[in-house]
Amino acid sequence: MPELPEVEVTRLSFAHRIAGARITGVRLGKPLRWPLGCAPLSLVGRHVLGVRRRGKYLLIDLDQGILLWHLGMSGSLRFSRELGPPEVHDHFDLDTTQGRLRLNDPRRFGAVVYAASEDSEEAVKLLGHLGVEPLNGEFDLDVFHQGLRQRKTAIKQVLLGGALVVGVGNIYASEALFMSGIRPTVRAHRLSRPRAEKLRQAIIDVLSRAVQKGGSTLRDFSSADGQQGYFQLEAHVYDRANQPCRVCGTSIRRLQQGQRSTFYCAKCQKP
DNA sequence: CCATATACCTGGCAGC
DNA sequence: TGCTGCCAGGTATATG
Repeated sequence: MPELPEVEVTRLSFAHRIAGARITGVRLGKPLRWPLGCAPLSLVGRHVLGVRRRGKYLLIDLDQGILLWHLGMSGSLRFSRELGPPEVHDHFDLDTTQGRLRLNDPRRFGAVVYAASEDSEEAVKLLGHLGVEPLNGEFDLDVFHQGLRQRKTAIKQVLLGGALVVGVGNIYASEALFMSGIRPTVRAHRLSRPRAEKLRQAIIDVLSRAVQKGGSTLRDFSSADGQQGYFQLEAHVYDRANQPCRVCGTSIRRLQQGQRSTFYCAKCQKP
């Protein structure tokens, strides 16, 4: 579920409400992808300074240390004073003086990891290799194009890899490639500078637009205040196999790349 | 260094 | 109904 827009929408939906809170308790459910990395009780008494995002990770800054949250494929957060007893897929509760932050994650590919600082070994292992943020002005064409020139893999796979630019997952990779008129199978190093610029702009546009629309709710995503997303209603290609292209009417195709589905329009997107 | 496959886990759905 | 197989928003890790 959660790509950059869903993670950012989640952040925006509770960051201001949890800032300043004091942690009063922690509850662990079934194991997540990684262990927490500290004694749960040791978090009690610490204060939440704020919530940032790096790629698809949420960083909850504490007065001592950081909590890294990842939503995996099926995770979502809820923040409220009203949350009752945990249900089957509620696997982490952070209780604070301003409400309870709860991770619901049926597939448990998500995680909550404590790191002493952003420079700590645990944090660097998860964040250290990530590419640039697409939405904060750091996404430079020259650097992007140079990076593309060094990869012979299909452009779709390069985008998913996150080493050049973060936050683009399976939905938005297909959408950005549609918007820039690039076939997902084109090998990255063959993209001209003008095409790289079209792609860069499409990534920025599609991710920004998706944040505005509250993300994509394909099955169960909602932000921390329970709001659903609506971007999926304006998707041009994702999950639209055999349906007509919204621009030219050609039947949208689906193919497999690296064990993931890709969708594209063979007429609008050039090799 | 790059490229590809694998693993993790649960639930929904189509087809029989 | 109930079973089976396939599919699903991610990414660290192992292997070539």
